Amino acid sequence: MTLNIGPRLRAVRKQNGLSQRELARRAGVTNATVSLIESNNINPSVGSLKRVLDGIPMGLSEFFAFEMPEDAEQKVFFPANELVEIGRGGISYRQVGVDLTGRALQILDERYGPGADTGKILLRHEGEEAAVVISGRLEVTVGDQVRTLGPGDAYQFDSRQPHRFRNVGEEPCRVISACTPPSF
Amino acid sequence: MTLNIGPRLRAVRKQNGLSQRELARRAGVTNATVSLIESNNINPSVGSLKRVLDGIPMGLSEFFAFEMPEDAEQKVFFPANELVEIGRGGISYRQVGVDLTGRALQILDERYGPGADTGKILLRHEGEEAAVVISGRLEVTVGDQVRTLGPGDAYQFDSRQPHRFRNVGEEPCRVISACTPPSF
DNA sequence: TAAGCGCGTTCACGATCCTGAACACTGTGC
DNA sequence: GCACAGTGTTCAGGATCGTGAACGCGCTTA
Repeated sequence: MTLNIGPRLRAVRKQNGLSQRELARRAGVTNATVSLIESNNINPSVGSLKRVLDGIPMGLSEFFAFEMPEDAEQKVFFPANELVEIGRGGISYRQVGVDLTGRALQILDERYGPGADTGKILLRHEGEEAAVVISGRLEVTVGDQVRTLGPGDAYQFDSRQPHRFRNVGEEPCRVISACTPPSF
Repeated sequence: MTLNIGPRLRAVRKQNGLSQRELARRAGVTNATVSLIESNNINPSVGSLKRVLDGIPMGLSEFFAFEMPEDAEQKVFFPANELVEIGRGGISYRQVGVDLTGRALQILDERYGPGADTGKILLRHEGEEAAVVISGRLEVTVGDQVRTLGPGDAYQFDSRQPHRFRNVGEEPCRVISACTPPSF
């Protein structure tokens, strides 16, 4: 099971203007390793591929992002009235797109009614999330930090940290948020 | 260089309700291999990890989407006046956060002046991007598709497709966008 | 022409992976 | 109690990886 990652590595390396030896030196491997990988003559271990990519530098996820094309093209445009409503309990999540398989990004147009709250039991999941507050006042709890955000304010954190959202204002609160990967 | 991917594989496998043997059978490897990987006792080759993930199934990119942040905690809250202005040519990109290394997500609060345009030469880069239009009218070109979006409308596409944005309205246009991975 | 330097490739060998088989443990049914 | 089917772990050994060193080629400079 030797994957065809050689050309991919070669392309990435050349894009960054590195020779095999220079990349090998930065990565702490031998130039032979780089050569063998690029020519698909070996099936590198995850660890050694990671070391090589560190020399670029590039993450494994980014490196493998090219293996997506599997299925054909996906929907691109989403009119406001086609956003998928997945709200519950005073909170409305309007999701861009229905089927998120194969997507690396989930965008939500969120509306919190006055007093709406994701609950005392803090949320936790894999991935990363970020958002910008459009209107209203949102109290955001992340780990042991609490902060109230207003229009134009933003947050971003690792979703494995326990978190919670609460509309502490009198009016509805609107937030545009993004998660990666889709986990809902 | 044995990476700490064992727990990650174990978590993914259990999330899908599979035993080591069942996963091994689907993947075409031995249960010993799964066990050894999960306990970090070996540094698997990329090929064998791919085979194992095929049995779930899950892509390598998705699997590596949560490379451990390595360093400690990062900034979480970003007041509106601390967003980093990286605008040019009638377009203002206000970025959430300064240093994006280690982040998997880039959130921008974008403002397009009337007539602002990302240019005739279409953009292309790795990753995926998505956004929701807050106000104004934005003409979005993706591949051979063109569409004008208004408030509440959204888009999402693979950034390797050539793309372009243009404010075709009389008033300023505001968009909240997300990209993964950060590439700017 | 020849020396010098950089490039990518190839080779032999020690280190490591991956397998097939056994092992120990737990829970279920009779 | 015992058999049995399920779980995850451990072990010897052939297959493969990754290294250090050599090789061949093209370019620049003297």
